[in-house]
Amino acid sequence: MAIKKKTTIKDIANVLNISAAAVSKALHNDARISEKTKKAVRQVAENLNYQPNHLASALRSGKSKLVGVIVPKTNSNFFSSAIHNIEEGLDKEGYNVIITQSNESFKKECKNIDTLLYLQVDGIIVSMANETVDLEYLEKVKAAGVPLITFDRGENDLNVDYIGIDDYNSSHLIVNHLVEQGCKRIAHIGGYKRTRIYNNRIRGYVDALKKHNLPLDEELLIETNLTIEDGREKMLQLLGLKNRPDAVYAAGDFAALGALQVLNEQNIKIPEEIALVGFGDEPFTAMVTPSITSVNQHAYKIGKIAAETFLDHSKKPNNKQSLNKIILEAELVIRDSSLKRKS
Amino acid sequence: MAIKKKTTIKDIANVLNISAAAVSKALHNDARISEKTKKAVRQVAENLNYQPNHLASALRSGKSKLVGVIVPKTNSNFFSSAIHNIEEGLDKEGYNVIITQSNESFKKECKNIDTLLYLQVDGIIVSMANETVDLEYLEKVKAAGVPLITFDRGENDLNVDYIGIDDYNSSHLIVNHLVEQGCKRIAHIGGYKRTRIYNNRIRGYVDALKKHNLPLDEELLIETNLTIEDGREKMLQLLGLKNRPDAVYAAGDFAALGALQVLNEQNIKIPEEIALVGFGDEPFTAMVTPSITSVNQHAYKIGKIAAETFLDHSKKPNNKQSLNKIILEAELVIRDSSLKRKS
DNA sequence: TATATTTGTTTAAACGATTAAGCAAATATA
DNA sequence: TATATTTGCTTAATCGTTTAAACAAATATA
Repeated sequence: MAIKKKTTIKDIANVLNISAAAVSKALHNDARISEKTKKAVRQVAENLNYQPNHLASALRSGKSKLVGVIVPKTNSNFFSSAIHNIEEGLDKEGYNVIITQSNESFKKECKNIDTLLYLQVDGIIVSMANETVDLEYLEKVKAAGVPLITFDRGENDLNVDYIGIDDYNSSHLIVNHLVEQGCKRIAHIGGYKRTRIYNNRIRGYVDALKKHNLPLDEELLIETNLTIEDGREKMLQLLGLKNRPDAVYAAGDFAALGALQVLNEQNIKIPEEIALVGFGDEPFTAMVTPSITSVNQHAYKIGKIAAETFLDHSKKPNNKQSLNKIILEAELVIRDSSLKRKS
Repeated sequence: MAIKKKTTIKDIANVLNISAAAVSKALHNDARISEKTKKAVRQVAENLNYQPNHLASALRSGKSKLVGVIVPKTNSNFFSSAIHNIEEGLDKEGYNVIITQSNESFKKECKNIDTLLYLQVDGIIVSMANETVDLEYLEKVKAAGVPLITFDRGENDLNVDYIGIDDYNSSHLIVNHLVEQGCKRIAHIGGYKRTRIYNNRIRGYVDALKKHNLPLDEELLIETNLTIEDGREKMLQLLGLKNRPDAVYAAGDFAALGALQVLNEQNIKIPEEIALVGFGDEPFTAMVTPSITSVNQHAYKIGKIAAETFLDHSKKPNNKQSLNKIILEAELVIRDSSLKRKS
């Protein structure tokens, strides 16, 4: 069985003895083509198993109908959910979504951007890697005239659309809750300040302490990469203090998990001795013992809005991009790790 | 600032007063172009910030340098790792990887295939959705002359390359281990028989019981979708039996997690009363209490081999695809949920 | 010196679709 | 009936690149 050459518009034209242009128009339901011809074209296209060549049409029309997504990791519930909703939103309008991951590496992120531009995508939706400080590469996207949408991890300086939650206020929700539970020495295992969202969480933490007239102890404020390993390490460090905290707020669920493991190993009662709060509402927060209080970032909503924002751009061509932030309120999901039941 | 039109090889040609063809060849390092010209072309390309138009070259050359990946979910450590290694392997050879997810839906999988074919990918690497029984759509890929590689979830009937672990033998490893721990009534919360890998796990389970002269009790062999919810439900069902099992082997970690939750809630001692084993070695298996014994499927190796297999195909064009299975031995990772320490 | 080969380039035709412009036939309008 | 408009299609250019074929100039071979 020889590999059959792919059917083109020309093949259809030959069968019907009309021009390729007529076929193209028929397939696009052009008003100037008779119903009879359209029907015939569709029939032959079906018979020959015609598949339009996307490359050709994209080349000619200048629109690839491709949208690229760059995330740090697909292996997290937040991003996986966000992607799912981006796909859903763009699907309806005939766009195809290409997913790439940066693995939190600036270099890989740059490579991904090159790849996507090379593929002539019509837009890029990105959540930046932790490492990314230099915005030159993302500027390249703007310079290429490709709409750029950021979510979760963005930068004001880029002056593009951003969709995320109110990180500053989320810290307030967490600190308020912990104070309500009677905690007085609240530690923060945070991300790095250079990343906007983590900076906001830190600022929120600091200001919330102030609001409750709690002293800010520099020993209790730690910057890390928020991996499980970081969580373990920093928890041990906190336990080593002569004046231990009575609550730990980790800016990421994986770090919270590491902290939880250490606390469990050392038989420290959660939340009685030390209360614990994470961030991100990863499914495992509900699975571990004790379950971890966390912050739901509305991944679904964020993905949906990101898709809509791109579509807005695509509809009014040539419109300049500018800073346009859409901030959602996050939701504190209270679980066992921070809930001291009154008896 | 007007959006600058993209630089093409023609622009470069104009600057240097040579033909576009010469530029194209210079950029491809053609032997017949002088070093001087090459150098000049590269310089001008750099200056004008030239980005090759992928659509045009793919159209002309018939090679898109794109490889599509279809997985049930990116939100699992196994697939996320496999994808990572597929990317790494193909990167080196200049391929770009497009990731799509089926969400275990047959319909979405078909759509993804259409999308990828539409994008003129040079190959498709797929792990099939649980739902997928009808292979017609995947046959379409073969019919289109696009190399098809399957991993983890494949089907013999497709007659294409397959990379996966030895599921049948993995069940033996698990049952052997449980018998060693003194278990005599081992239940199996399995996937559906129609999916090859789950069928193999079931067969392995049945045969391993036979090998150890343990009776096969139909009550203890259950087919499900292996979600957390399924795990919970089936565990409750098993606990309802008048003759409870003393071990549960779940064919997926998420189902094992559901079972674990129920056992913990009912204060049943793991592994003393009921031992538990999962499958897939998801990170959370090490995180929960007690940690869950599981099977490592070598996601990294599988991804790497899948990439290499595709590259083999791409190098010898026009070669027919045939059933070609590469089976890796899985590794049993023993954790607290099944380890009855001898005192 | 005459001929063959190599080198470095150009020309022109593709790849498969879209689309502006053109044109003949059918139909409408005056 | 003569002219204008609409209908239904064709022609040909185009998107940006690749590549077979052609060819002049430089170099090698006899």
